[in-house]
Amino acid sequence: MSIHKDFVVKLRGSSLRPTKQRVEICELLFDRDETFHFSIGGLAKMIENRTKEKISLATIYNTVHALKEKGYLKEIVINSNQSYYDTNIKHHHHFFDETKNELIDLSENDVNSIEIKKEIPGKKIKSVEVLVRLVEKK
Amino acid sequence: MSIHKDFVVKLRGSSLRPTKQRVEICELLFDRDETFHFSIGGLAKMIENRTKEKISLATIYNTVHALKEKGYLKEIVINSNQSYYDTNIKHHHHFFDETKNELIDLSENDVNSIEIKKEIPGKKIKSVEVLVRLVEKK
DNA sequence: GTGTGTGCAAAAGGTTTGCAAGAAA
DNA sequence: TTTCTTGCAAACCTTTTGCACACAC
Repeated sequence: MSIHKDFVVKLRGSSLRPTKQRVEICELLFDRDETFHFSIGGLAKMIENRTKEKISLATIYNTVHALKEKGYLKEIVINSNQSYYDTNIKHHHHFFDETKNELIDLSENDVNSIEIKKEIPGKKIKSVEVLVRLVEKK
Repeated sequence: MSIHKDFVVKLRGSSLRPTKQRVEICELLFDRDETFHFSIGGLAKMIENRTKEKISLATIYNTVHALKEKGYLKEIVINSNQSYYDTNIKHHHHFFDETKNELIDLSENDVNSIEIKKEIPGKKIKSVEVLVRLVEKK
């Protein structure tokens, strides 16, 4: 089965119509050996630079949000002026290289398990996110 | 010594001229028993609602940045559409209550110590931030 | 008087929205 | 044919910038 068909199935399975634009974005995001980190601006530039036809920004936002909604992408919060996304949806943490503005995955084994010893009445923990910022070693 | 004078000294000590606006913002931020979390938009609203004269947005941004620069405020990253700041500058982590959009400090004792077992050549760790997202207990 | 700081308005950057036209089912 | 999706432009929100005026020293 072709990769193309894989994504058609994937999208259809999540009740997302496999439009040309969505399939193309899926290929870009998921047809990779390693997990992929991106910002929407960066993704838009990648799409622009391809020879294929362009996809409008609104559609890129729509698609990324839809994929996130369906659980195929995770949003990572790094700073307050841009959203980043990760194709690795397993629970894991991140390095953020502040020089290169680049994310690096930390596997389960790279960080010891985190215990939160405080409770807030009526609330439960939805997620625990660790972000390790990196700078040049002097 | 009056509170007002305290802040004049604090500002002067960091070579920031103690202007009326800066002193007023300092009073708002630091004249408290507990640590204070805020977004600039929220701070601007608080200032607007006081009877005293208004302070322009640009000045609020300038002052908050200056205070952060001098180490009196810490920036906390929660989501990608707004900056949050914390008057607690000790190393600590946070709960973020997603229902109320509210930050809660986690003390050193509330979280076990975190070990990062991965290294990136040429890089060193600048900070380790833990954000625990909270939702309603069902 | 000099050097900083303030305030305004405009601009920038990322994201969202409304709506008409187009594609999928 | 009906429903969903796309694309464009305008709108939005937060943040930054340029510049004239005002204030601190």
